[in-house]
Amino acid sequence: MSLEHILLGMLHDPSSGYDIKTAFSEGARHFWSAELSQIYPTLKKLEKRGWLKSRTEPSSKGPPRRVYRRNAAGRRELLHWIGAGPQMGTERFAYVAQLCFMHELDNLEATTEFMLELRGKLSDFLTMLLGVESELTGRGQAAIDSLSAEDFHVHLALRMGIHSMRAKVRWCDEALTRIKQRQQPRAVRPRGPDKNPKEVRHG
Amino acid sequence: MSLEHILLGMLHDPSSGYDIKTAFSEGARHFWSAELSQIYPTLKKLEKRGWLKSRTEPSSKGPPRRVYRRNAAGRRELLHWIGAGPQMGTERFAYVAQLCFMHELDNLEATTEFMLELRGKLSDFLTMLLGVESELTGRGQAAIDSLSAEDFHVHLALRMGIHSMRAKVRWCDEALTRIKQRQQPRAVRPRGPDKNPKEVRHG
DNA sequence: ATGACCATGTAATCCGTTACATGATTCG
DNA sequence: CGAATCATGTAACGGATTACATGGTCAT
Repeated sequence: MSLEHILLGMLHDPSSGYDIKTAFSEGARHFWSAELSQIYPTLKKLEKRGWLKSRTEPSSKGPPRRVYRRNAAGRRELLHWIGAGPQMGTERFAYVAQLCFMHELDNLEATTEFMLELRGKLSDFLTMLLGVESELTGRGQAAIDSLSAEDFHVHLALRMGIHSMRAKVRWCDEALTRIKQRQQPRAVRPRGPDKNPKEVRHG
Repeated sequence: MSLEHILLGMLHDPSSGYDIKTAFSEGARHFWSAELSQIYPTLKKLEKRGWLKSRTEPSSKGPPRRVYRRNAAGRRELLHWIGAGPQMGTERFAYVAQLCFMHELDNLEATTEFMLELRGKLSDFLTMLLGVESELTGRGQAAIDSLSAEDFHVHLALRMGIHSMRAKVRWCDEALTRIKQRQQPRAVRPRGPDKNPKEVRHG
């Protein structure tokens, strides 16, 4: 809901808009993202409000960089936001809606294909997150114990993405199983004699 | 990210804007939501585009209702959207960002409190979803097998919310454990004497 | 009569995406 | 010489929230 506070938080170290965009494309993209065209004006707004200071620095490659630094007022605002308790916004999952409405097709094979494709995407995302985690904590439990306070919190946050993606992949598997069951109900419902000729046993 | 297609899907049976808002406040709120002030103009737009037809109906309580009905063109558009494969938008989780930035407080007790509060909210949400599920499938596996095609798909969708919320609650528990471990590292790290309990790092 | 619920809408504002516009450096 | 990367921005549009405005019915 508010990019402003996200930017304040990401400006722990002085950075340019471009730097922040890069961070969104990498580790931070499991919980937030924004385009440069939104980042630049927002940084300006924060500076006008007195929470940031900027200065231009020459760059070795390309044009000069405008580097923003958070000041005491900006830090106060950030802490205030964090202190207000966990902010849960509305989650919107278009693909869940699509699944809901797929009964209109009345074709369980289409639903299967949909779930398979979704599973692929979710599991790619999970793989990416696991990669980020192993960069952070590579050498097992010992390395986790010796993380800096910052990396410790970043790791906790990353774990949310991992738990959540794993759960969604498992949800896809469960759904695929349920669909199969519904397609061949005889094979799994052992209640009463079933005289149907398509019997699977002793085959 | 389009409410338009969500509305087309929800108009399986003719409904008023008010009805749709009610649905968002109940079962559908784990995957989408919208305000009346957004629903009403969007329904009008869809009618102008030829995907819906409306007529007013007297209401027993309150003013007359404008009831929308999806036509063949609307149905075609819906199927087209569903057929385009699973749409994964950007997910934004403010509370994960807050957690990331909490290292600035440098106070693990604050982090603990944050995670406890978050756990409470997530687990309330899970409870609500389980309630919706038991309304849908109350009498166990037999009832699941005999769901209509519509309810079968709605149930699959609902399972996503349940899997995902359960995973997030477990993530909170894991995080709380990790925080405790970090606060009392002697209890879990059996490597050499540690004579300075309150100091986790030394420079 | 007061408040909850039914029922519709508009206007202002804010948040976010896509498209447009510019230009330097570096590597192949 | 062309493509990728570095680096900054504006403009137009679309999607979503908050605030405003109206008025009827029903139960306490």
